[in-house]
Amino acid sequence: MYKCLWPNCGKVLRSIVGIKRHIKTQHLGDGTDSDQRRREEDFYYTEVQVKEEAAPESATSPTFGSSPIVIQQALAKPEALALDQATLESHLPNSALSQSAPSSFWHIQADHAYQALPSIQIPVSPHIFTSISWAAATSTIPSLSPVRSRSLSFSEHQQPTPMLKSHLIVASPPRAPSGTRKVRGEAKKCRKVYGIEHRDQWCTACRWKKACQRFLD
DNA sequence: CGTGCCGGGAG
DNA sequence: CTCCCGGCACG
Ligand SMILES: [Zn+2]
Repeated sequence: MYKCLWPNCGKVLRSIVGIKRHIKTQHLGDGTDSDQRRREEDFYYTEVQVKEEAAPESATSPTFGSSPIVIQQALAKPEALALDQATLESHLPNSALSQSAPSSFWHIQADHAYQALPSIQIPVSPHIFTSISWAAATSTIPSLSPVRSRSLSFSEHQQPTPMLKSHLIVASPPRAPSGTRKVRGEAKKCRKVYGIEHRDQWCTACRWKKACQRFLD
């Protein structure tokens, strides 16, 4: 159940698309003048479970152990009002600006917690089975730093049969687009977070199979 | 095979 | 403009 939070409107719909459309058409200008805000009309409605749960503030954090319920809060009235954007550690769980956070208290936001591996892997796609297996020719790389991670090192000598094939090493790898291609940003997007069964809770872009704009990389 | 998303399509 | 899908790259 999603309830509209507009001053004098308390409409309750069941689908966000519904409430979103309601807000856009009924309250927001609907095409006509005014408003060019970012896609976020999500800040004008709130989710409710079964009863009334008005008061768009003081979310509080009751049970620290369980409570798997995820509530989408939203702020109302965007008129000229001094809005502080330094609300990160106050009592409000989510900020009130463009990107709408998932409001999950346990949400991980550790950006760039990795990216510290030199990785001496040569830029070659490992799956090339045209005719000759360019892969498996591991001991031909002039590696500069023999990094020894923690595992993945021994027991890599495949083929119980000893040498039998002659030299069939390709001269140059067919490609090396590693870097000029979106290496796939790692971040759980709306799909994985909410699941396909709750598609109407994804961000607009995700629903349209476009680049997610809520959980950007 | 699931996931993210570009390019293309319909209304 | 909003809405959706085919299909491909990547893991
Ligand atoms: Zn998204």
